[in-house]
Order: sequence, then C-alpha cells, then structure tokens
Amino acid sequence: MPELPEVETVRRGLIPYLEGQRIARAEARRPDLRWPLPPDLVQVLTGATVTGLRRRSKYILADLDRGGALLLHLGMSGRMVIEDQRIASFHRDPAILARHDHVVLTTDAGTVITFNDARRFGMVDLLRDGTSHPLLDHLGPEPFDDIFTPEYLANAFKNRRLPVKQALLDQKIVAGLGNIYVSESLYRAGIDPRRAAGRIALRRLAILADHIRNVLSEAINAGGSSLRDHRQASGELGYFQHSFRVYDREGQPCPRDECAGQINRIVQSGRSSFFCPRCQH
DNA sequence: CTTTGATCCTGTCGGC
DNA sequence: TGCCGACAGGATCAAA
Repeated sequence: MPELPEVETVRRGLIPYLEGQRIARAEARRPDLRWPLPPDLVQVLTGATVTGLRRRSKYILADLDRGGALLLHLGMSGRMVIEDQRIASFHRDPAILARHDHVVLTTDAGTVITFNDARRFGMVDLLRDGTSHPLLDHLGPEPFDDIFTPEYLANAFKNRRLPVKQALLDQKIVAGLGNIYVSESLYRAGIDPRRAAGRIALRRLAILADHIRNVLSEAINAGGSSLRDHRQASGELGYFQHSFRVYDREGQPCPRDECAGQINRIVQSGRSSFFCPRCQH
C-alpha cells in the first residue's frame, strides 16, 4: 500500500475538502472490501461533520462530531479521489475505473470524495469511541514519536533472529514502514537486510532510526512515491520515486560515489528487497 | 513465543 | 496481437 508518506500525503490533501465539512450523503457500493463494511456505515456518516483528520501508521482517521471516527486503510491499491468544482484543473485519471469506487461521500459544499480500490485489500471501518480499534491497538510507535529511540529498537529487536528487513515491516515494532522505505532506510544506514535484527549494535540502530525519519520526511515533502497506484488526493503524482537509491533499481550502480557495487534484488518472505552488497553489512 | 508461508483480489508488464 | 506467468507499495491467519 501506500506507506506512511503516501498516507500522510493523502491525509493532507483531504483536509481542505473534508475537515470541518458536513457529509450530506454517504454511499457504500458493496458490502465488503477486505472485511465487511459496518452495516450502519451510511447511517453513521450521513449528516456527520468531520472535525479532524488524523493518521496512525498507514490508517487515516476522520473524527466525527457525533463521536467516533471513520477509519480508512488504502491497502495496496486504494486511492481517495476528490471531485470538486473549486479544483480548476481537476481531472480524473481514466485508469481509475469507476467500478472500483466502493465508498462515496458528498459534502454540503458539493465535493465528492471517493474511496477507490481495485484490489480491495483496503478497509473501511468505524471507531465507535474514536480511539481504540483492534487494528490500531497493537501498533508500534510512530517513527516520529519521542519513544522511537535506539534503545526502544534494541529492546524490540532483542533475541529476534529474523532478518532486520522483516522486523522493520512488522507494524508492532514500528508503525508505517513498508517495502520501499525499509529498503531505502537500510541502504542509508549501511545495514544488510538479511542481518538478524537482534544482532545490530546500538550505535548502528541510532543511525538506522535517524535514517528512517530522514527518508520518511523527504518522501512526505515530495508528496510520496508513485509507482503505479499512489496519487495525492489532488490526483497529482508524488515524485519521491525519482529519489530512490536502491528500491526497484536492480542491476544499476550503487549511487554512492566511491562504490563500484551494483544494486541486488533478493526475495525475503515473498517480498523484494533491494540493497548494495558492498555498502550494507 | 517466534517465524514462515499461504492467502485475499485485480491489474500490468514482459516474454514468447 | 494474444496468451501466460510473475509480480505489485499490506496485513492476517494457521501452522510448524
């Protein structure tokens, strides 16, 4: 899916059209995505005003004035499509098939906000109390949280023998990373994705934590990475993919000047990992 | 408890 | 041009 930077980009793009807006009409066009939609979704949303938009890990939460919140996850291919007469340059990408429009919201201002997801790995649910949800309750810290420290990582990795690549994809250890940003962070930190998580020195974990925050910050500033599915809420592409140093660059030279190595691709638990074998140990 | 592998679903791309 | 297999940014669950 969209990883943390892409979800954050979508959240920011939704704010002008959803925050403070009343939902005049809500439509659920199918009873399920990855899981069943709440049977009362339309009833709960209709007439509610969105008081704020938050992000937790790769989830977007829209707080409702009547209590509770709408919870969205974009899965692998989910998009939020905004249609608003105030967007002069509005265009709808023809590749986004309307048959994958699953949830459609219309605000009092006339904006139509559509959750579109071809693969249906995404999800839409309600937080009845606005805070707790089975999918949120066991998430690890956000990378920008104060508690995401080298010591925290060392403790989370302690005695773990699985490859650090897989450990960083575990949302219970740290929230929001996915396949792209794990590869990019490990490259920047000089750590081999195959290295056992529990066998990385504390000082290297400090470097890793810094690089995770750096790469995520840069990606957010670029509007995320657009490979095939991600669009900003405005419909524009993100452009961080042009800044990838290893992801999807198999066979290309390592971008580090002094290095004559070549980017390798390996498969770890079914997912591609990209790294430079000369720079990462 | 830790780790691995299969699985949900559709679309796209490269090779033949 | 058409067909087919591989692969895709995620996360859960069962099983070893």
